[in-house]
Parts: sequence; C-alpha cells; structure tokens
Amino acid sequence: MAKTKEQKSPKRRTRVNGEITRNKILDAAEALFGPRGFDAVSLRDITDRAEVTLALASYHFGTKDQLFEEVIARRAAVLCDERIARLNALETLSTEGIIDSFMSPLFDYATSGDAGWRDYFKLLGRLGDGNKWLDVLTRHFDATAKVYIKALAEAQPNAHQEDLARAFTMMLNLMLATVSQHERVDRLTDGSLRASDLRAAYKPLLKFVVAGVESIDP
Amino acid sequence: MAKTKEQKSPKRRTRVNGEITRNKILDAAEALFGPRGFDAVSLRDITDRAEVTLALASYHFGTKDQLFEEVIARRAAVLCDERIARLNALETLSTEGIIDSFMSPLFDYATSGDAGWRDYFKLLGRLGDGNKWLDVLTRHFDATAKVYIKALAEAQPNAHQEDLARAFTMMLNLMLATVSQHERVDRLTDGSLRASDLRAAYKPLLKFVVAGVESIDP
DNA sequence: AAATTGATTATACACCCAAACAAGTAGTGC
DNA sequence: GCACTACTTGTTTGGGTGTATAATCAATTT
Repeated sequence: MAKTKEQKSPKRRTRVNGEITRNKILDAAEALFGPRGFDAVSLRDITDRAEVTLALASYHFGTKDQLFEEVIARRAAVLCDERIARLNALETLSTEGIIDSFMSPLFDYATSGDAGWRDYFKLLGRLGDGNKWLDVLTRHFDATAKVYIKALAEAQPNAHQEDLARAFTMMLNLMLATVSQHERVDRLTDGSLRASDLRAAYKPLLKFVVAGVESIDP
Repeated sequence: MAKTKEQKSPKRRTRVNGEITRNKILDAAEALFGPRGFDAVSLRDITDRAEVTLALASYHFGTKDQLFEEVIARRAAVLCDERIARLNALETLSTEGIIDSFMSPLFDYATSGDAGWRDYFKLLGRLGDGNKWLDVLTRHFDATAKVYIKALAEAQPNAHQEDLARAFTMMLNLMLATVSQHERVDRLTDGSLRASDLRAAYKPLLKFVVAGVESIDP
C-alpha cells in the first residue's frame, strides 16, 4: 500500500480520522459476516475489503470477537429505539399493532438506501446458532424484547405469560428468517416467489404471525 | 458396497470394517457440525472425535464438503419417507393433519433415544444460511416439500398457490428454529421456559402454525 | 521547538488448515 | 500360491489463521 503522499489538500486535520477507519472496518465486517458468518470470514478478508492494513483491526477492536460484537452493537440501539418509538405511537395496544411496530422497522430499514442493514439482518438471523453469541444478543436486545412481551400481555390479558413468550419467540424467529432472505422459497416455487422481495413478503408475514399469536388465547 | 459378513469373531477384520469407520466419522461430524456449523469444525476435530486418523476422512469421503453432504443425506431419506408415510395415513386432508404429519416426525425423532437427530436438526436449521448448501437442501428435501405444498392446496382450495408456498416456508422456518433449540427463549423468560424441552414446545408450535396457514384463505 | 499522543504501517510469530502422497497391511477371489 | 482390492497409516506440502510488536508518521499539546 503506497505511501499516499497526497498531502495536496490543506485540511488534513482532525483527530477524527480514526473514526473513519473504524467505520470502514465495521462496514466491511458487516458486509462479509452477514452472508458468510463469523467463521468463514478472516480478519484479512475484512481489512482487505476496508482497504486498511491488517493490524488496524487489532488496534481499533482488539480481537475478532470484539469486532464482531461491535458490528452487532452499532445498529442494535437504532433498531430498538425505533421499535419503542413506534410502540409508543400506537393509540391502542392491539396485537397487530404491537407486532407491526416490532417487525416493520426491519423491513423499512432493509428496503432503505442503506444496504448495510440487509447484511446486518442476515447476521442477526444466524446469531442464535451456537451459544457463542447468545450473550451478545441478550445484552443488546432482550430489554426491548421484554417490553414487547409485556405489551402483548396487555393486549391479550387472558393468555398465559409462558404462551405469550413462546409466541413472541416464534414471531422473532419467523421475522428473522424472512428478512434474512433465505432463497429456499425461490426454489420451492420455481422462481415465482423471490425471497429478496421483502416488500412483498411483509404483508403475508404479518398476517401469519398475527393469526399465530392471537391463536394462543384460551 | 461391503460384504457385510456378520462375524462373531472380533479379531476377524472383514470388509465391513470400513462401514463401521465410515459411520464413526459421520457420527462425529454430525455431532460437531450441528452445534458449531461447517466452518467452525475442522477435519481434525472430526477424526479426533471419531478416534480415527485424519486421512480416513479423505479416503472415505474425499473432501470436507462431500463429507458434509453425506451427513445431510444420511438422515434425509429417513425423514422424508416418514413424512410421506404419515401424510398418506391421513384419512382426510385437513390443514392441521398435513402440517402435523410434516412436523411431528422431527419432534418424535428429536425426543427419541438417538441423540444424533438433535444435532442433525441443528444442522438443518443453519443450512439455509449462505447459498453454499442451498443445492444440497434442494437435492434432498424439495421433492417432498412440493408434495406437501400440493397437499395444502387440496386442503385449502381457495388459497392462492403463491400464498401457500409462502406459508409453507414460514412453517418450515419456524419448525426448524424450534427444533434447533435456540436458547433465546430461556433468557427471555428468565428460565421458566426451556428451549430444550421439545415436547412442551410442539403443541404451541402446531397451534401457531395452523392458525397462520389457515389465515391465508381469502 | 520539543515532547506526547493517536493512527498507521510492515513484519513476525506460532499455530492450524485441507489436501495429497507414498507406503504399508490384511483379507478376497482365483 | 498370487494378484487384487479395500483399507489404513504417517508425513508432507503450501497456505491461511489470529494476534503481537516495533517502527513510522502526523497532529496536537506543552
């Protein structure tokens, strides 16, 4: 990597330069971890894509594990805040409203301009795999999740708490599987459905999930 | 294939010895791939666990990829046959009956004595990840899946074909997520629910899925 | 102007990897 | 007997792995 003598520009300043590199690495890591998973991506893959040298990964993040957790953490807060905001914006706590406020941010972000969200969701969908990243998930998402389970309990006061928790995790799994765009559905329909068309997938998903969650009422 | 000479004498090294070794390797691979995934497991991990030497993996299976596919293939036929058998045993094609005949074998096998099934299902749950194993899934499962989509179309003749295919994949994803025993639910309920208790998980799952699938009727 | 700090580079280490190879063993069929 | 096939072993090869460290440079502080 050449010396890049290009000190042509005057405003070379700012200590914030490290921030830029940090984000370049995080972006590259997200784009690679998402489709391939943690173990199939090397630090060299990441730094190559970010166009920085290998040692910068260690310098900014320490270990590979820590880098991975930072990738998760970066968008987790954004997502959870948006969910809570939409939940609070509901005038009445209907089951459908609650579920929509939980799931719709994913699909809005996934179909936004920022392509990083799609990789991020693929990552999340794969995260429950082993127990290795369970703590990371817990740290960054469980607080919001518990708010939602409580909200569902208000909307369906007759349902048992345990059934609601179960139904909530089913919604969670289904939402993540959908937004991860597993291309299995493309094969099963010989191409007439495309997993990548998330806009088309949302309404059937919501309908399915609402029916499922409401079915637990005794 | 080997001669399968069932000799009592333990000293006699008959041709069947290779079959034993093959299965030891497959068992070890299944037990490791299941919880950890393909990339996090080395051939050495597998052969160490199987208590055979490294080169035996290459000898019997060629590459690591081929070994993995054999792990998938070994139980796929058993599973699909059982599904079809239960489907054909139904006297009437109800939505619930169809779905139950599809999902219940997983839970029966998972709670049977053969612990290998549980690792196998974890493996399946993780298989849609990248596109790398999509062909393997297609090869071993799609024929049966299409039979089921057709059966659902008979049970709900008013539903659109595409909606049914979508609902089927949602059922698929949900079933796999459940049987993979992601321990997320344990955390969310502070331990009052345990993902490993598959028997308790089945009835709510079935109810949820049936409600979801039936909800697509126009 | 000198010292300090943050950011970055290049390089080194010690280890693990999948795959290939050469050579050997032991039962089978003739 | 003998060639043959199935199987097994130990080792090598060429490369990739995460992590650590010393040197360098630039910007800020003193």
